[in-house]
Amino acid sequence: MTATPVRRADARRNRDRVLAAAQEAFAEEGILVPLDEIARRAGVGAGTVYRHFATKEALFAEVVTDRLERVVDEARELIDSADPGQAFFDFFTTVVERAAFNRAVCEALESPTGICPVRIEHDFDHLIGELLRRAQAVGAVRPDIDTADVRTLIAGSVAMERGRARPGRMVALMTDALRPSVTKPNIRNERCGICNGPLSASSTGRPARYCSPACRQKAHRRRRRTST
Amino acid sequence: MTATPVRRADARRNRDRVLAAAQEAFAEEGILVPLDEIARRAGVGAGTVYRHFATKEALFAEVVTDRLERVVDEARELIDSADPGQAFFDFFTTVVERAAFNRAVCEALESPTGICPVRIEHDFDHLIGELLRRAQAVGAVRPDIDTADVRTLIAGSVAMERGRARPGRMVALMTDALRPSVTKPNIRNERCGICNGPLSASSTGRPARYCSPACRQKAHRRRRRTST
Amino acid sequence: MTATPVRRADARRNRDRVLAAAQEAFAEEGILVPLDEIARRAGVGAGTVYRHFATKEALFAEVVTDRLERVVDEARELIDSADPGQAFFDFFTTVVERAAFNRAVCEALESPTGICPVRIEHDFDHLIGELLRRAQAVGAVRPDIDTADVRTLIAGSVAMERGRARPGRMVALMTDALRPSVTKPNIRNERCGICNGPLSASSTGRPARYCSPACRQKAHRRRRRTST
Amino acid sequence: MTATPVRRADARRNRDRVLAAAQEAFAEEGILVPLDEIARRAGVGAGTVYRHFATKEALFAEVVTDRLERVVDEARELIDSADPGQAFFDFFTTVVERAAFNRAVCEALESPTGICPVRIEHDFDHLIGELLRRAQAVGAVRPDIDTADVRTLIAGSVAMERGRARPGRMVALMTDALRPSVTKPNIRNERCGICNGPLSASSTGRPARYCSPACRQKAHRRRRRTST
DNA sequence: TATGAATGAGGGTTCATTCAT
DNA sequence: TATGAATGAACCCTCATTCAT
Repeated sequence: MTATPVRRADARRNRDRVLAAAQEAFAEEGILVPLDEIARRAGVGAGTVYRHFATKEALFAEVVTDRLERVVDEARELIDSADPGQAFFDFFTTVVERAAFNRAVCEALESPTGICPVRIEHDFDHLIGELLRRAQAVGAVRPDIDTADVRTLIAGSVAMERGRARPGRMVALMTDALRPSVTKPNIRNERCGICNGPLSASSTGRPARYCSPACRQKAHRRRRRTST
Repeated sequence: MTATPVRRADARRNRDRVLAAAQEAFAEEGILVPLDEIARRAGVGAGTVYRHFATKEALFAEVVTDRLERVVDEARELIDSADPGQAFFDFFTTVVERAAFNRAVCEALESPTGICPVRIEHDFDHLIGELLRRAQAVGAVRPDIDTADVRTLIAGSVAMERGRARPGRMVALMTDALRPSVTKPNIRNERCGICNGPLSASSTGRPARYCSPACRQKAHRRRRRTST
Repeated sequence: MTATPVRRADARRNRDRVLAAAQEAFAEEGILVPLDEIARRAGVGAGTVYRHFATKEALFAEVVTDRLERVVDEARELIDSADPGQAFFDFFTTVVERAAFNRAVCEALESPTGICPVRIEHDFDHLIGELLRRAQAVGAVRPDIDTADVRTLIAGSVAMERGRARPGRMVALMTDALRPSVTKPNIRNERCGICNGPLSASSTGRPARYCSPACRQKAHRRRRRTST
Repeated sequence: MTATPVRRADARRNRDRVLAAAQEAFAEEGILVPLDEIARRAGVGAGTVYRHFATKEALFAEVVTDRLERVVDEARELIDSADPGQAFFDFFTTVVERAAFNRAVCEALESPTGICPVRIEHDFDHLIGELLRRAQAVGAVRPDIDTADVRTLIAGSVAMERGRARPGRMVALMTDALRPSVTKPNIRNERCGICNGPLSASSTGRPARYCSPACRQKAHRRRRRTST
C-alpha cells in the first residue's frame, strides 16, 4: 500500500504506452494485427494490455474513440467560423485525410456495428450536424444532404483515398458532389416508372419519369390499353 | 459420343452448390468466413470444396470473378447505346447496386492486390473505359475523370451503400458528382499557398489561391517583407 | 454375366497398370506418395486401385514383393555358378544398384516391420543363404558373416548409395568389407574389459583385451588390489 | 543485476521438457510424428511448443543439432589422441551407437537437404576430416577414403544398426572395411569392359578387366573381329 | 502489479478410404 | 465393374485470452 501513487503513475504510463502502440499497430495493419504485436510495440507483456483493456476489441474501440475525440475536439471551434462553408469543407477534408492513413479508423467507419461508445458517436454526429446546418444555411452545401449522408461520405472517401496514387483527388471530387449545382441532381433517387431503372438527371424541363424513350413509349401504350 | 465424363452432372451440381454457398457466405461475411462454414452451407465436407477449388483464396477469386464476369457480359451491349450518358450511369448504378450487398465484391474491389485473374480485370477496365469515353464525348460526364477514378468511385460507392438505410442514395450522389457542373470543381486539388489547406471552390471570379482571408493577408505581408 | 472373360481381362489389365504406376510412383517418391497420384499415373480412378488392393499399404507391399521376386527369380541361376564368389558379389551389387534408385525398396528394406509376405522374405533369405554359403565355402567371403548380416548390408548399402555423388563407391566398399582379409577383423565386437569401449583390431599377436595401454594398466592395478 | 528475466526458470523448464519429449518422439517415430504427440508427451499445449520453436522443422533441427553438438563436443579431444587410429574408430563407433537408437538423427544424416545449421554441419565434417586425416597418416585407415565417405558410412551404419538384434555388429564390420587390407580393394570402382558390371577384386595378379570368363571371351572375339 | 508463458479452440489444407453413380 | 467425387479425421500453425510467477 505504500507505493500506491507511484503504481498509479506507472499504470497510467503503461496504459498510455499501450494505447500509443495500439494506435500505431491498428493504424498500420488494421484490426487483424495480433495483440502480441501491440504488446511488443508497447514494450509490455500481453497481460498488461489486458489489465487496461478488457478485450482486444475494447482496445480497438478505445483507439478509434480516441481518434474521433481528437477530431471532434479540434473541430469544435470550426462551428463558429465566419465562413461556414469553408469550415464544413475543411472539416470534411481533414477528417478524411487523417483517416485515410489509418486502417483502424477506416475499418471502424466502414463497419455498421457500433464499435465506439454512444457518446462519441453522438458527439461526432452533432459536430457534423452543426457544421452541415450552417454550411447549408449559407448555401455552401446542397440542401438535400443530411448528417448520415456526410458520415457515409466521409467513410467512403476514406476508403477511396486509401492506397490511391493521387491523394486528395477523391475527396475533392466528393466535396464537389456536396456543393450545390445548377444541374438538377438525381438524389431523389427516383426510378423509371416502367423498368425501375435509374433516371438520368436532366438539367432542364420537368423531371423525367422514364429512363428512356423506349420506356416512355411503353408507358404510353399501357395507358392506352388500360384506358380501353 | 460426348466427351463429358459420366459423373459430371453430380460433381457439377456439388460444385455449383459450393459456389453458391461461397457466394452467399463471402457476400455476407467477407473473405474471413471460415471455409468450413462454406462447406457447411453447401452441405458438403471441407474436402469437397478443395476438390473443386485449389485454395480458399482461389474460391474467393472465382466467386468475385464470376460476379464481375456477369456484370461485364450484361454491360457489353451498353457500349453501343444511343445514349452514352445514360449507358454510363446505368452501368455505374447497376454495378454498385449489385456489389453493395456483397462483401466479397467490396473487399475485392477495394483490395489493390490482384485477386481476380488479369483477364477479367482488363475486361472490366476496358468496359469502363469505353463507356466513360463515350459519355465524356457527349458531355454527359466531367472530362477530368479517368478510368481509375471510376473504378475507385464504384468501390467507394459500394462501401457507402452497404448496409445503409436508403439504398441508392449514395450512388445517386456519386453520379451527380460525375456530371459536369457550372460550379467550378476543385478536382485540380490545388492547395492554399500559405497553409497548404484545401481550397474551397468558388463559383465565380478567378480561382482562389488562398483558403481564407487570413491566409491571403499573411501572403500579402510576406510579399511586402520579401520585396523590402 | 455375358462378358465375364472380357471383364476379367480388363480387370487384369487395370491391375497391371496400377501396379506399374505404383512401381514408378513409389520408386520415385516413396511410400508417402498420395494414392491419387498413383491412380492418376495409372489412368484409373482411385476406386479401381482399391478394387485390386485392400489398402495403400497392401499395394506398397505388393510392389516391393514384386521387385524382390524379380530379383530372386533372376538370381536363382547364380546359385549354380562356377564361381560362387563372383556370383555372390554380382548378386549383392545388382540388388543394391537396383534398389538404390527405388525409394520404395529402400524404405521397405530399412523398415524392420514385416512389410512383405513371409514367403518372399523366406525366398530372399534362402537365396542369400545359398549364395553366401557357397561363396564362403570357396573362401570368397568372410566366414563370420551370416544371412542376416548380408540382408542388413544390402539395405545399408542401398541407403548409402541413394543420392550419392559417386554411384557404386559405397557398394564397392561394402563388398570389400565382406572379403576375407589378413587383418584380424573385430567383428567379434568384443569390448574393452575396463571401459567397455570398442577394441581396435590388431593384426598380430593375440586378441587385445583392453582398448588402450591406460586401460590395461588399470586392469593390472585392479588385479593387484583384488588379490590383496 | 542479472539480465535474465524473472520467468526464465519456468519457461526454461518447459522448453527443456518440450525438447526432451521431442528427442524421445523424434527418436522413436521420426520426423513424421505429429507435433501434438510431442506436446502431449511434454505435458504442454501445442501452442507452447510453438512458443519455443518456430516450426516443427525447426524443432527437429534443434533436436538433431543438439545431438550432433554433443557428439562433436565430446569428440573434440580425440583429435589430439596419441593413437589416431583408435581415436577415429572410437569416434565412428560412438557416433553410430548413439544415433542408431534415434530415428531423428538417422533421418537427418540420410537427408541430403540441409536440416541442421551450417555451423554444426561444418563442425561435424571438420571433426571427421581431422580424425580421418590423422588416422590415415598412421596407416590405420585406408587412404582412399574421404570425409564424405565417412559421413555416408556413419549414416549407413546407423541405418543398419537400428533395430538390429546384435548391436555393434554392423559397425564393427564397417570399421573393418575402413581398415587397410592386404587384399586389393575394388574401391576404384572400375567396371567390366564388356558388360559394365562390377569387377570382383582378385587378391593376386594384375587387376581384372572383365567380370567373368564369359566377358573375357567376348572381348577376345571382338578384338579378333576388329582386327580383321 | 507486470510479465510473458501456456492454453486450446479453430484456421486452412491433405489424403486414405468409402460410395453413389 | 470402374469411376472419381465425397468424406472427415488429422495435420501444422495462429492467436485471443488466462494465469502462475
